[in-house]
Amino acid sequence: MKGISVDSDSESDGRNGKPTINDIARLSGVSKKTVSRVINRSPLLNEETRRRVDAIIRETGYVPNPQARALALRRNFLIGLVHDNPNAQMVLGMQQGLLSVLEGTEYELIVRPVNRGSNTLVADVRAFLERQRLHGVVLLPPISEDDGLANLCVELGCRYVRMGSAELDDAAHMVASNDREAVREAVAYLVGVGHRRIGIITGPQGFRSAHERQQGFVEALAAAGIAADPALAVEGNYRFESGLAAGRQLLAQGLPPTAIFASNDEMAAGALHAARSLGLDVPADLSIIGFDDTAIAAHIWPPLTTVRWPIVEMGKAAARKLLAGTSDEQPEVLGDALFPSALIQRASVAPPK
Amino acid sequence: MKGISVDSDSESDGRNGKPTINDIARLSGVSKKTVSRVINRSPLLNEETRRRVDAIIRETGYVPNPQARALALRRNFLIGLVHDNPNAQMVLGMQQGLLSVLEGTEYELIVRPVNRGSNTLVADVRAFLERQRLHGVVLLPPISEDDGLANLCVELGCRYVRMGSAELDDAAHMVASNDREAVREAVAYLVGVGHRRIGIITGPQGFRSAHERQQGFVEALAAAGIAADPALAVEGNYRFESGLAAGRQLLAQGLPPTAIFASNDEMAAGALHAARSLGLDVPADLSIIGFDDTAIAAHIWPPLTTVRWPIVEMGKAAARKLLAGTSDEQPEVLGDALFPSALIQRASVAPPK
DNA sequence: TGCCTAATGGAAACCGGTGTCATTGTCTAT
DNA sequence: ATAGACAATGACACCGGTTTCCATTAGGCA
Repeated sequence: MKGISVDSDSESDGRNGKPTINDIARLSGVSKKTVSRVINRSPLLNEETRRRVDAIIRETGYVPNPQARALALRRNFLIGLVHDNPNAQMVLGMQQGLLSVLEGTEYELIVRPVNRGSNTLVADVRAFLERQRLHGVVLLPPISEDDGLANLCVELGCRYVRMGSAELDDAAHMVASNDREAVREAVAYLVGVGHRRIGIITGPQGFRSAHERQQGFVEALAAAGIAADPALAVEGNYRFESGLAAGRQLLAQGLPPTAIFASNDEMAAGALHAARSLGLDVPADLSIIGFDDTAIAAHIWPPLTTVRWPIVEMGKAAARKLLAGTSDEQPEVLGDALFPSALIQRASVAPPK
Repeated sequence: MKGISVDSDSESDGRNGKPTINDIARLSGVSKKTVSRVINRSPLLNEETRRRVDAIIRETGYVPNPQARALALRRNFLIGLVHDNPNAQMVLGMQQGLLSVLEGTEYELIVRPVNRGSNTLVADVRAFLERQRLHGVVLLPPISEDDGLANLCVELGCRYVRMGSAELDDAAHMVASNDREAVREAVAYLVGVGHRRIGIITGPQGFRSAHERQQGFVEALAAAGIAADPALAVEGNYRFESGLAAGRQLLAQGLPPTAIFASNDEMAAGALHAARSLGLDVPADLSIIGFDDTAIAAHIWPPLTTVRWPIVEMGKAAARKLLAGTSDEQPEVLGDALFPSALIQRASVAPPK
């Protein structure tokens, strides 16, 4: 009757594509701006108008075009996972946690690997963030320990969460675990079972998680009155092969350890291989404790006693922090920044012979 | 001097933000459209103009805004990974392959888990694709076997690649492996070593990969003149626990198999656990062959003889297919659609006692 | 009843690109 | 010399939202 619409718009969309904000405006007899207000839950809006427009939106199945919103708002509805992580299980667990929270929201997950070795790291991430205009990013260790990246996020106005085993200097932007304490507990358990010569396979220099775990180890020995033996500490790089090599090195000594703490499960599996290839039985001849409680810990034989790192839960927490205040719920939870690691006893520890 | 620019634009950007196409146009004295032509490598463009604009672009560090391009082109520079996959290693390996090709391009990876059980699967994916306007998607098994999703991609004009162990009915949209043949080889190897009672832990009903692998198993037995024993085939779901249960079931029989083929490594690890918990030695008392050659295969003890599924390479191929024709290179490679799986001999197979 | 202020809705500009079509300039054929 | 073909470029609308600014309406108060 108005004269604009040509002919067929009996149901919802005139031609072929999805309805746009203009269609909704026309169908409900209001302006684009009003529809926009409905979409963005503007408070200054007549309640009845809102209901009417909402009805049309539901009826037509209208969904705002994310690209157009991104352009106008200069902000994308994307959460980035930025990582250079040697631990596949960790990346995957984090994704799982993030996605479980993002599911059902308008946010999507975008995965971005980087090279921490590269001296263009910050520049690379900057280019990525500037181009994609992310809503927020999750920084996985070890790059989460890079203050330059955090500052970059602040500068660009991009929300961020740093994952780590570090001190909680900034609970709003940090999801962390108490690795040190958990390792103390694990090593105390070994001591309690009777071990005195305990070796450690550390993570690589420069990783805070590596440092924290090693500190827990050192503190536990000190608490038990056991002198630290430098020959019983070997550095690994969180990969299986490094655990294998470190295990061989530790066990080849004149007075080998009766137990080994490996700073992650993958290296623990490597140490187990080393023991096996030397004809040693685990746990009879050698006890092993890992860290992370990734899938491999339960899947190898014997099932590995390890420290559970609640990565999936931490991923959920990270996602909640990034989404805080965006939706109806999500009341700016600053809590749950520290997640407790805990010892999982399985079958790779026994008293020394 | 012209009168428009207010004061300071000595270097590149007048105010604070990154330069836009308008800045480039102004600085190089051409129209937006011409800059756009330079960006998109339009052939009808004077070579000298191109060089001049290119120089300005390089000088200012201009990068086109992806959101604006996405809006105008109705197409995002994103590659989606859509999956509901029980196998973490597979998802991760695929990501690794995809990202290694995407790195350095303007494309980003967006990860999207779905529920294949849900009867809104196609609708969910449709909503996702329509909203995000992806450049292309990779469908991982088992949902890659859903023709509805492939048709959806065609309908929406979204490039797609289906991963699978299926027949190559459409080489342009398929990256596959010859699972059946590889399993035949693996089982023939067991037979060659002397095994006659060979069990199989299959994948779940309805997975084509499960079917293919089982067929290879059946064919190999037939070729060796061994009658198939229904009691020696147990269905699993590709997860560790199902392998454990299936292994127990197989080994609890009056006349247990001397060798087991598991349709993936995780279930093979489960079967290995089952054997161990019964006091059996692998490979002395029981030989086991897995499938996938994921990290766990090399990390468990004994190192698992398995069929290598070149998932990372397949991921690269998928990415290349999706990017074909977009850049300078990528000359529409339709080849490398079939990737050979191959037997990796490690230490979990020995002659029967 | 008339006036002032607050609440609401609309027109137009804008975000930063791309598409269509027109215009300009150059070269060749008649 | 002039028309036609073609190459190179620009003007302008458009993608689908949001924001700014202004006009209109409604309600409160004298």
